[in-house]
Parts: sequence; C-alpha cells; structure tokens
Amino acid sequence: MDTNEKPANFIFAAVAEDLKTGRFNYVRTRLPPEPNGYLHIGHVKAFLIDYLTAREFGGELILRFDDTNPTKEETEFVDAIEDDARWLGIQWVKVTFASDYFDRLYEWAIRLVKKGLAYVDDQSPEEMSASRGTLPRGTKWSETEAAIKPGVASPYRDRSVEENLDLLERMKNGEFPEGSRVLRAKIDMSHPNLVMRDPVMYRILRVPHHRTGTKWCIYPTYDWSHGQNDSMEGITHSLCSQEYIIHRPLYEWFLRQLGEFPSRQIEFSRLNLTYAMMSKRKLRKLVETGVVSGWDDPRLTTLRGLRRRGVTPEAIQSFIAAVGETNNDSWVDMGLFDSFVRDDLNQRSPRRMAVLHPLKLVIDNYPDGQVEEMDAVNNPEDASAGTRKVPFSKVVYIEQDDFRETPPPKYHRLYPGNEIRLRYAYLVKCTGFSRDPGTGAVTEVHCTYDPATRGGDAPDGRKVKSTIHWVSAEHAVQAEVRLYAQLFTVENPDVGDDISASLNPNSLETLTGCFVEPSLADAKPGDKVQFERTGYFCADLDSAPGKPVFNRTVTLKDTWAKIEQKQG
RNA sequence: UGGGGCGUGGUGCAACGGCAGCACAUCAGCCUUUGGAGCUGAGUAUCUUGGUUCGAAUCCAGGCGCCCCAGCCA
Repeated sequence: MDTNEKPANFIFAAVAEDLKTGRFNYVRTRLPPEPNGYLHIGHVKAFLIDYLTAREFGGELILRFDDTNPTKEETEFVDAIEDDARWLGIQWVKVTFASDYFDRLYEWAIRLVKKGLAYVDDQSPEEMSASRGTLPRGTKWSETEAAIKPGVASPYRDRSVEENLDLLERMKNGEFPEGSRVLRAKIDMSHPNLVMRDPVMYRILRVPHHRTGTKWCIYPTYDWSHGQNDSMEGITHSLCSQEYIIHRPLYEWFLRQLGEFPSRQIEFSRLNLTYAMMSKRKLRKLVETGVVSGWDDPRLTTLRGLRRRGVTPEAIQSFIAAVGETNNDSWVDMGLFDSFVRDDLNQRSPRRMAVLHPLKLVIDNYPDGQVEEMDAVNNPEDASAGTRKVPFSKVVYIEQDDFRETPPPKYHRLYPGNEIRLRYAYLVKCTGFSRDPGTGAVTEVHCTYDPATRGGDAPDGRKVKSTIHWVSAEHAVQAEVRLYAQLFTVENPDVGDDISASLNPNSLETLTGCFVEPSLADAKPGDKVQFERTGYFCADLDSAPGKPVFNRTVTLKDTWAKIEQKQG
C-alpha cells in the first residue's frame, strides 16, 4: 500500500499499523470455508476481504477448508467452493484442510494437558450445559433467571495429568462411545464470557471423515482448530465475521498458553442483503423440496445462481467494494446490488432486439417479399463493438405493450394516428388494427411507413417521441425467455420457520413464444446481451443451437413503469 | 443483575478537533434512434443529555436504542 494513501477500510488500517509497529513483517490471510454447502453472496464479502487484504500488502492467501465436523461435510462441496471462488476472481497460493493438521493438533492438545490446562470430562452434554451457568433474565435465552449465574466446575475437572493423558489417548483409540467424553480447556468456570467457561476441544464422533476416513474418532471443535491452524500456517491476520468477537479471548488464550505464532483475529460485520436467503439450512431445503431447480437456480443468491443468471464477477466485486467494511449492523438493499449489475452489464453487453410478448405489425405499403438489411449499433457505450445487419420486412413483431388502442396520458408509443420509429428501420404511422371477434384481443396492428426515413431519420427533420424495437416475422428465431423476480416477498427470508409463507409465487415467468433477431439463434450458454428497452439477459445452459433460452439477469430501469404506476 | 459489538439522510459508506460528503433510492429538469445510458439540480442525517474546546459526528461522562453469546456447529 502507498503509505501516503489513506487505508480503504479499518482492516487495511490495522494491517498497515501491524506492519509499521513490527508486530508482523509480512501478511498472510486465510479463507476458511466449511465444505458443507455452496457459496452465496454472504460469503463473498469475507472472501474478498481475505483476498484483497493479502493482495493489498503484497501478501498471500491460503484457501483452507475448515473440515472439523465430518457429520456435515462433503468432498462435493470442496470442489464446488474452489470452482466458485476461482470464478469470483480470487487467487490463493495453496489449498489446505484443517484435517491436514489433525496429528499436530493432537500433539498440541497433549501439551496443554501436560501443563494442566486441559482435562477429560465425563459429563453428558446435558450436564455440561446445565453447569455452564446462565444469562440474566431479559435476554432471549433466559426467561427465568434473574441474574447471571457462574458455571459450576465439573466433578472431573481436577483429574491428574496422568489420568487425563490416559483418557485422551483412549478417547483417540476409540475405547469410548460417541458423546461419552470430551476434552475441555481448563480456564475459568465463572468467566463473564461464556466462551471461556472451559470450552470443549475434542468430542468423540464415530463418523468417517471425507479426507481422513476412519483414522480419527475424535474431532476438534472450531475453537480448538481454527486459531491453531492459523498459527501453524503462519497466518498473520485471521479475518472473520463479528460473531467470532467473543471467541477472540479464547483464540488468544490458546496461542499464548501454547507459545505459538500469535496470529491476529480481526472481525468485521457480515453482509446482510435484503431478499437474499443466506441460511445454508434453508437454502438446502429450497433445493431439496424442489422449490428451486437446484443450487444454480438463477433466483438464488448462491454464486452458482448468480452466475447462471448472468451476473459477472466484476459486478459482484464492485458491489462488495461499495458496501464497504465496518462493524455496523447493516442491511444492504438488493436495489444497490442490481444497480451494480446494470452498470457492469451496460458497459459490456451487446444490444439485440427481442420481442417477449409478440404482436404482429403489418406495414401495409411495404413491398411484399422485400427484405432490407438494416445497420444496427451493437453497443452505444462501446464503439469498438461495431455494428450488425438486421433483416427487415413487411411483417414484424413488436411488443404488445408498445401498442395501445387508446393511449393513456404521456404514452408515446404506437396508437391509431401516431407516428413512431422502428429502431434502425423506418418511421411508421399507425393506421388501424384488427381484433379477435371472440376475445376482443388485438391480433394485428397496421401501419404505413415513410420510405424516405430509412435508418430512422426523417429528411424533413420531423421528430417522433418514441422508438420501439421489433423483429422481422419472416426471420425471427423463436426463443424461450425466463423472467425472474424476487424469490421472497419478505426482506429477511432467513427469519421464521415457514419458508413457504414468504415465497413469491410469481418469481419465475417462463415465456416460450418469444422472437429474437437471427443473430441470437446460436447463443451459447453464458452469452450476455441487452434486449433493447427490456433488460439484460444471459443465454441459459438449456440453450441448443437454433433454440436459445435466455435468463433475465436484471431489468433496465423503467421510467414509464413509474409514470404508469403513478397514474394508477 | 453478565459479557461483547454497534448508533451519520430512506439504505450503505465517508469525514479521524475545522464549511457533514459519496453511492443507491426519491423528486424536478435537460438530452436521447433504448421511456436505457448520460447530464444538471433538489429534499432528507450526526441516538440523547451534559462536559472539554475559539470550534465536537470526532475527545470525556451519563443515559437511551439495536444486535450477538448458555452446540460435543462453524
């Protein structure tokens, strides 16, 4: 970092200070996902902080999977997380696993036992919980106790070092049933911070591990693994979310007692995003019950979902940078995220014409059978994107919404007698329409064109108030378009038990009779385009040559919708 | 009657003892071959009380409010 520059956030400032004071003379961070689910937008903030902090100071990042609980973790997620993180643009120097250090960690535990700082406890989970003490009344955890009560010491707390060593060895060797004993740190049962009341270090779990198989039947807890792994890897700054603040005294206690490399934990507040589900448990439920099509359903704010929807890593990075790092409790509006997605896509997306809700427009005075190739700009934001040819003919499709039999106030599009522009083609004037005698629906609109306005400009300089997009009927490629809306109707879908009550029943609208211009016929999955006047779209995995499928990434801002809404 | 964290427009983030600023959102206008983009302008904020100071969002003291913590989860 440029020393004259003000640090971008309080973490950079803290790291810079550590370098300056000599607390550390290099920077190494770690990225510690637990392989028990797919990455979502909530993880991204932490990922980027870990990565960018290392990069800022010329340091390195280690991707370390926190796999200390074999009952929840799977290899499937290891691969997926690596893939997602790489897609996001994060770079690491190596991949490690908490389980790589199980042997060494066990040795460290023995050291603590020998120092009289850890003991084997035979109490049941219920007994341990009951003896931990209580929080005062008024907290959500306690309805009955008036005041905080100190914990009471386990009857096994003062076992001899020899006995503890023996018992720990036998725990490791599988001599005891699951859940029957634990190794606890011997700290202070009346500590005001509950985390310090003799926390559990090892528990017996007779579950095979995705990497170590059946070698172990005792597994370390987070508290007894994370900080130690940090230290073993020479991590200087262990950046984590605020919920771990109260664990910091323990993090430091272990390393101090061990006399090992003193990694520093720094916390920041996690990202809360409105309308985004971050709970892994609930996400999993949505997937398993088929509410969404999978972990990559475009309505999900999983990385895979966002990617499939058409969001780019750059947009996500900009968004996270804009959100900033603090310790405030905050809720970021999904609208802010959308604005970054639009901004990114506006710069990079080629423009195309696509009609989602087709209505036939017949240009009565256009010669039958004539076809003209119109020049269309690919991206007004990027001259280097060039132009393309779009075929035009007597019958074109326009959006149903671009024609009104009787226009509301301020409506400038097509209605009887009004002249508008067909983008890149001609000025046309509406002469009439026909309707289905049965339903009364408008089936076809008629107009005449002014041959002198080829390209869209009138030689006499007359102006029109509206330009609409179109697709030549004869050349149109049929496409499926999936319109996504917010999956939830509530801002915080993570609270509450009944997910179904907060689901938006209209979060997906599938349109099968859409028409897109010929250049989109062979769109490849992942291709991003702007459908003019409609929104940003991304070709879906389900696309086949000649049969494209598009996901709407995000709509364009729609001023007309606002006007219309105000009119009621 | 525990411990910890946090309070700046509607939302998020700046300002680190010296004119409270930026983005998103909102409103008004300009421009426009996307009612997109862009441009211009407007409104709205320092939780509260007291203190220190020429001067406080910033420092000090008290109060208030919100969030987190009693897994052998991470």
